[in-house]
Amino acid sequence: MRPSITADDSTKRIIRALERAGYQATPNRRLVARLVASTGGHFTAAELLERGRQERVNIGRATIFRALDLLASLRVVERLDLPTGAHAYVLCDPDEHHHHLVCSTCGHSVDVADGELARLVDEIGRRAGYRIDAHRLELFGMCSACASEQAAVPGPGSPA
Amino acid sequence: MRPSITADDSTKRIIRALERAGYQATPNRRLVARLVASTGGHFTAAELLERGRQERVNIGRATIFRALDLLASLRVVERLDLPTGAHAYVLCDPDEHHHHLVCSTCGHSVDVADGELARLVDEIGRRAGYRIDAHRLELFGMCSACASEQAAVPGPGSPA
DNA sequence: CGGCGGGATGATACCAGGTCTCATCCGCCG
DNA sequence: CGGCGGATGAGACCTGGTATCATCCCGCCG
Ligand SMILES: [Zn+2]
Ligand SMILES: [Zn+2]
Ligand SMILES: [Zn+2]
Ligand SMILES: [Zn+2]
Repeated sequence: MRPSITADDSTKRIIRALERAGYQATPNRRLVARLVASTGGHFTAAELLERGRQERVNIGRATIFRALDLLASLRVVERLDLPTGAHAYVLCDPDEHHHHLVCSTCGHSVDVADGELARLVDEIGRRAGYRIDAHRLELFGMCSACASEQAAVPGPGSPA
Repeated sequence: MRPSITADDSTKRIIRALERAGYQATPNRRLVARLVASTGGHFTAAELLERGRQERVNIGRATIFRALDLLASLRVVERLDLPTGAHAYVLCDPDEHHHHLVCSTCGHSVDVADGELARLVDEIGRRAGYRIDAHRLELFGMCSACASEQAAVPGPGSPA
């Protein structure tokens, strides 16, 4: 198995990224880092705010958004658009271009290497005569945990 | 060259799609169909509303959203998330799964066949142990027209 | 022709996500 | 200690979208 990155590691990584970029690692930002790192999947700004307020009542909504913007600009988190149209954020690795596969049921998300996609994108651009600057790929589905759970407890209506 | 689909064709196609699905092709919806068909790329609901009001002053905002929802449910238009985070809609072909390549400069958009992506997505799902239900790929760049225009009129600052 | 019922519409209130403003605050430096 | 720029919180504001509701329109039936 992989070295299994803990939430603590992630928190530190986020804080280091802040400092490396010359931003203050203020208590609020540390809090956000901790909160972000402790979710295994995506989260919304509102969720983060609510969780944040459990620890620090006076944290402002704007502060959350500012921290999230900052982290997004450092590529430590990324904004995703859920199929529902809602916006969410997800922790991710700033060092390598990749995409996200998220479970629509439990929200967990795994990073997916770009792999062959780069080639594909390139070819598409060439064929269409576009210079492609950016692409976004998002994958939605159900993780194995949720799938087996669903199989074990079939909701009303499935087996007549 | 391809038979070059006109805006008029698209308008009719949209209206036929409405009728086939059992919805009334009311004057408002026809108007929306015409507006949608007459853009070569993406557009926002607000733009559509503004253009609509030039022809029919009293058309309501909700009507535009309702029409757009309807067309989206028929897969005649699709919602896109621009890299800026803004939402836009784009006319598209309901008959075949595909993606969009949009020019960030002029907004024009071309359909891109899924092609090898399906295989790739499948493989990703298998490897991660997810059942993948949906995926979204969006490509952003600059079309050849905008690129040559930019080359002809270099903005201040480019060539020192 | 007159009445009916359901879908479509417009006005408007409302909501959520996100941004802006501004006065205050804080941490760091000298 | 004093000063300064960045960080913060409160709250107004903006925007995309939804919900509500009374009205309207259209096709249909008697
Ligand atoms: Zn899951
Ligand atoms: Zn990629
Ligand atoms: Zn262009
Ligand atoms: Zn596809």
